[in-house]
Amino acid sequence: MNVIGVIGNKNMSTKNKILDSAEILFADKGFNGTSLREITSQAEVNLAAVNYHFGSKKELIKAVMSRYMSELSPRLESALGALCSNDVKPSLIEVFSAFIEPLLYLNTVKENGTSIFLQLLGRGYTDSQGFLRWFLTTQYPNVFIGFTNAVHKAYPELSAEEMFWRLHFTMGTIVFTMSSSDALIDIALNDFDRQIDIAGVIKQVIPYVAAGVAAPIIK
Amino acid sequence: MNVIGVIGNKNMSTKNKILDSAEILFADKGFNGTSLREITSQAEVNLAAVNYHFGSKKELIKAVMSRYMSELSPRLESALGALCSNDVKPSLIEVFSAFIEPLLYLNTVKENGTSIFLQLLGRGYTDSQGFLRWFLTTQYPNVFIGFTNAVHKAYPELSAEEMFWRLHFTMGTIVFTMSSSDALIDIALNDFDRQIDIAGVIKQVIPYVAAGVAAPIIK
DNA sequence: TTCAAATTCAAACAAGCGTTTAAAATAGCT
DNA sequence: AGCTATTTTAAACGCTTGTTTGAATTTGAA
Repeated sequence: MNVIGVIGNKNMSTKNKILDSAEILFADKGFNGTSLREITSQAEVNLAAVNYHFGSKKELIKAVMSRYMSELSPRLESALGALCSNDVKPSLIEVFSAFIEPLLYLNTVKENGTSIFLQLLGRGYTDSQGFLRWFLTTQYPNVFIGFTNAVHKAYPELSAEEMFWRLHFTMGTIVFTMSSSDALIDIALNDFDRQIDIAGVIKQVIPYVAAGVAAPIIK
Repeated sequence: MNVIGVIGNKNMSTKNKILDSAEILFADKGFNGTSLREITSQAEVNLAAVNYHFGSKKELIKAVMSRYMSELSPRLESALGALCSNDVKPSLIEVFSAFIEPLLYLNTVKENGTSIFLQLLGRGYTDSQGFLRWFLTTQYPNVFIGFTNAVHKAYPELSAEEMFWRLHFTMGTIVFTMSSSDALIDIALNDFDRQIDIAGVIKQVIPYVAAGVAAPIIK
C-alpha cells in the first residue's frame, strides 16, 4: 500500500486518481504539453473534477509537486543538517550522496517515484517560465539553505558567487538528465546492452557533479 | 550588416522578419509557448505568411535552428578536428574551450546570437518531446562525432559508456544553464552586484564541465 | 504596357484549451 | 427515511491555437 495514492485500486478518491494520472503525464509531456482532458480521461474522472477539487490547473501542478516535496523535504533537511552538525569536514561526494537516500525513498512511497519526481523537477524549471521554481524556493527554502551550508562546509574556499554558479550548473545537470532520463536509459540499453535504472544514473552523476563543484577556482 | 537577417531594416524580406522575431520569442518562451500570432504580429507580417513561406510551425522551428547550425557546424567541426589531427594530447579544458570561438562567432553574425542559440538549444531538448534533438543529431552528426573523438583523445581511459553519460551530463549543464541564463544573470546582478554576460557564463561553466568529465572513474 | 507568377491580406476554419454552470447523483448524519 | 452537504456529470462558455481559403495586391520579365 502506497503512501501517495493507491495503485490499481478502483476505490481510491477522485483527488488521488487525478494526482496519479497528472504526475505521469506532466513528467512525460511537460505541464504546458498536458491538457486537463488527457489527465481526467486517463484518471477516468469527469473533466470538471480538476477545477472542483483543485481550483485550477496551476493549483493542480502545485499539489502534484507538494505531494513529493512533503516527503522529500524533511528527509533532505535532516540528511544535510547531519553533515553540518558535527565537526568533521564532509567531502563533496558526501554532500551529494546525502541526496541519494531521501530521493530513493520516493521509490518506496510510489512506484517509480524517484524518477517521476526528478522529471517533474526538470519540467518545472523549463516549462511555465519559472513559476514552479518560485514556488519551490519560497515554499521549501530550508532545502536550499541546507544544501548551500553543506557545500560551504565541504569547500569553504568557494566564494558565494562561484558557489551560486556551480550549484546552478549542478541543478542543471541533475534536472536535465532526469527530465530526459527515459530516453537516455533507452539509448544506454541499445548501445551498451546494459540495463540501468534511476539509481544507476544517480551513481553516475554524483562523481560528475562533485568534481564539477570541486573544480579549481578560475582566476 | 548582419549575415543572419538585418536588424531594424524595414526593407528586409518577410521570411527573415519572421525568423528574427521567431527566434527571440522561441528562446524566451519556448516553442510550445509561442504562438504564430505572437510571431507574426511582432514581425509585422500577416499571420498566413508563416505557412506560406515555411509550410508549418514545425518547419519554422527547423529553419530557425538551421540558420545558426549552418554557421556553427563547420566552425565547430574544424576546431574539434584540429585538436585530433596533431599528435599532442589535448586537455579537457582545451576540448571544451574549442567551443568558445565558434559559439561567440554567432555574436558577430547576429546581436546576442550566442545567447539566443544556446537558449534555443535548451528549449529544443525539453520542449516538443525531443523532436529537435532528433533533427540536430541526424542533420549534424559530425559535431557529435568530432566532440566524442576529442574527448576520447583527451581522456582515453574513459569507457564508451562512461563517456556517454558524462557527455550527456555536460550537455545538460550547458543547455539547462543557457535556457535559464537570463534569470540567472539577473540574480547574479542583484545578489553580487556583478554585471555578467553570456561569455562570462561560458567562462564559469567550462572549468565545471571539464572537471566533471575528468572525474575519477567509479568502481 | 501587359500578363502571369509570386506574395500579401482579411477572414474563416475546425480543433483544442481551461473554466463555469446548473442539474443530477451520491453520501453522511439525525 | 428524510434532509442537507458533498460530489459527479454533461454541456456549454469564451478564447486561443495552427492552418486554409480565395480574393486583392505587388512583382518582374516580355
